[in-house]
Amino acid sequence: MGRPKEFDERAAIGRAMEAFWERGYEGTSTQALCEATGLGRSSIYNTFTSKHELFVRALDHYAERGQRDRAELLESCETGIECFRALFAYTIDDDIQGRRGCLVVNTVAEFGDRDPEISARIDADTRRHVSLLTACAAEGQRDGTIDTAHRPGDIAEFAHSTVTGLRLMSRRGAERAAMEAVAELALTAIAAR
Amino acid sequence: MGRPKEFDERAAIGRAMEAFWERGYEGTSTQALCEATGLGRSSIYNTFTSKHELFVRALDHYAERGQRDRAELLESCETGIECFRALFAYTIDDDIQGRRGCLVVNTVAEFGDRDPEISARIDADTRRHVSLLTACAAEGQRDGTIDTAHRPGDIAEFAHSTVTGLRLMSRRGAERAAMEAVAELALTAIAAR
DNA sequence: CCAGTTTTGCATTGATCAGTCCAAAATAGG
DNA sequence: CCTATTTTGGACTGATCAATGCAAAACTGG
Repeated sequence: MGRPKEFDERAAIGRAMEAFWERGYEGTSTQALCEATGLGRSSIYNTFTSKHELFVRALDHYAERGQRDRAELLESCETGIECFRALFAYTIDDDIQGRRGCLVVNTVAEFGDRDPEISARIDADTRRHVSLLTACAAEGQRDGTIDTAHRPGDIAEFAHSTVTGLRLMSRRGAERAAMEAVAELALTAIAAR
Repeated sequence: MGRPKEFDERAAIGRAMEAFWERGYEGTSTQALCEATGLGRSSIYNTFTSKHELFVRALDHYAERGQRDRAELLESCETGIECFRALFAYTIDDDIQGRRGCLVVNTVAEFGDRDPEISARIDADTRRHVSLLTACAAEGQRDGTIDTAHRPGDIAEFAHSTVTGLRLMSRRGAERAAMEAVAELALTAIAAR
């Protein structure tokens, strides 16, 4: 009962996510959030309580989206090394479009570990990302495409660090060739030799 | 002539840099800058014109400091690969203390390429950093400690990306062991085999 | 069609934002 | 000691910040 919402909550979070992604938390005013989502202040505060809460929801939305995309991407890879090749290529292709980097990376840079609620999301997302890559590394060591000299978890940390490096290069406006060189070298570090 | 300044301009910029480093540009109010520097508003505006101008000065200060530290660090290395090993070790040791990451990295994440004046500083600093590392890579290929399969410039881009990845790991509060694993794998990527 | 419930638009809140103004204070040159 | 010049502290500016209040609007169950 009661008056029904005139907007789709998920879509609104998506728009808010885009705004935060582009300008950061402090750099995005509630007014800007109203314009980005097309909602009035009342609707935003009635639904999301506060700017901080909306940011957390946007961060969760981003993390879920990323997790889903990565899972889909890696599922289609035949070998372990192909997972990492595809991951780097996807990172470059996806990011070179808008050059907005990664919301998680930007958020880490903006907040550090100052905000416990946000840190918890960052940590959870990082752990999930790294453990997915750990599985890829282990798979690659089984199928002979990835060097067995390093532990799968270390390889995953390394690949994760490389992806964040690429995201930052993109946000900075680095040349595609430079990004591809980084990806190529990262691959040689983990490939079977 | 006129009343003399009661403070050291360089020291004030250093304090402002620390504040921006910790909280970012948008997250650091002019009030916070007064408290960090110990100056009154008048002194700040009389000397630095605007918050933006002070930020640019702080960024320059940070970049110079970094350039000096890196040059000093790399000068003491015997071989090419030692340069990179020392660079990664320094990044981990230096950053693990305060876990504030890197002002340049944080600034890239906050601004992207939205602010031309800031972008120009970022680009210049990145170019200087990468070209220093390019020289290390070339040196390493000459002295036989670095793999010749890749171009020195690509190796430099890769190492630079690794350093930014490490800086972000630190800001996020990653475990030291994970950071060391990343550094170790990056080294195996470029070492002669 | 009415009572109860929720959403919405708009005005408004007090706090804080970056930046300015001004008069007192502190110097140097004459 | 006087004048010109600069710095300094502190009050002040209008704008914008995140968040709230309130009443009209829009629905559902009865």
